[in-house]
Amino acid sequence: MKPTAQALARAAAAFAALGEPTRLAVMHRLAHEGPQGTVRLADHAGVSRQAITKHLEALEAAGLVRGARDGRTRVWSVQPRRLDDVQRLLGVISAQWDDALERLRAAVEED
Amino acid sequence: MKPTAQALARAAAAFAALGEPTRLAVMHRLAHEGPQGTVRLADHAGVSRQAITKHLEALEAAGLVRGARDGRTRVWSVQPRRLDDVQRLLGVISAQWDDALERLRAAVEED
DNA sequence: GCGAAGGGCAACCAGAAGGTTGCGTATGGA
DNA sequence: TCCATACGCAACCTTCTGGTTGCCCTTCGC
Repeated sequence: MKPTAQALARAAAAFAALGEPTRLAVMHRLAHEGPQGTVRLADHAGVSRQAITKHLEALEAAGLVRGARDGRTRVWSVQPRRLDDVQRLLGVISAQWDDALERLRAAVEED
Repeated sequence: MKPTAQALARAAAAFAALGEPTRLAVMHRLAHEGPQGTVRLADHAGVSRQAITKHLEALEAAGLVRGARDGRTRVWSVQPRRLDDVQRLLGVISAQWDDALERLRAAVEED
């Protein structure tokens, strides 16, 4: 149940990727509307194609998204596995906190 | 089920806070060991007191942690609610992605 | 009352991050 | 064949970020 240092590092990278409003919006859009190309995402996000490309590559580096070339367009899709991993990590942290509070309560009651 | 723009903004802030390795480690430590003071956290993180204070205040601004003055020490504790919120958001995104894939599959089969 | 421990505030610094523009390169369709 | 579309690469700029040091203030214990 205890996350490894490597797991924490990967999770930190994923959180950092999700921590930028434009990127989180892109993730949400991809998840909601399915795979789509760079230009469309750029148009909707209101930034240049190069800017959105940087964001998408950041998400890809974090393992949250995957880009596949199809003819002259690059199609992006959500990579749900890493998403599930970090979601689980948050659950673990929450649970650990509950445990810590319980131990604290027990210790106080012993006095 | 669809997250509001405000919810996305809050989540982005939380993710950004969690996206820094030192801060994620602090969160993990707080959750695992329970509430503790600034100096102890700084010592363990291997950075200066001022550095860790900035991190903790960042986490506090994101609603992930709360600092309470107790005598001359400032005691920090996890604020699990925002943590649960962002965890839930990740679940929603995952679910939306599954739906999108299913719609895609159905559309392909219609051809 | 005094020293040490825990903090707050501010200045400062180097590097990362987000964004833009410019330009050259493949690819699909009329 | 030609043109518009979708990209890749690179330079450049500005702002944000993580970290440090220096100094002064408050609180606890002896």
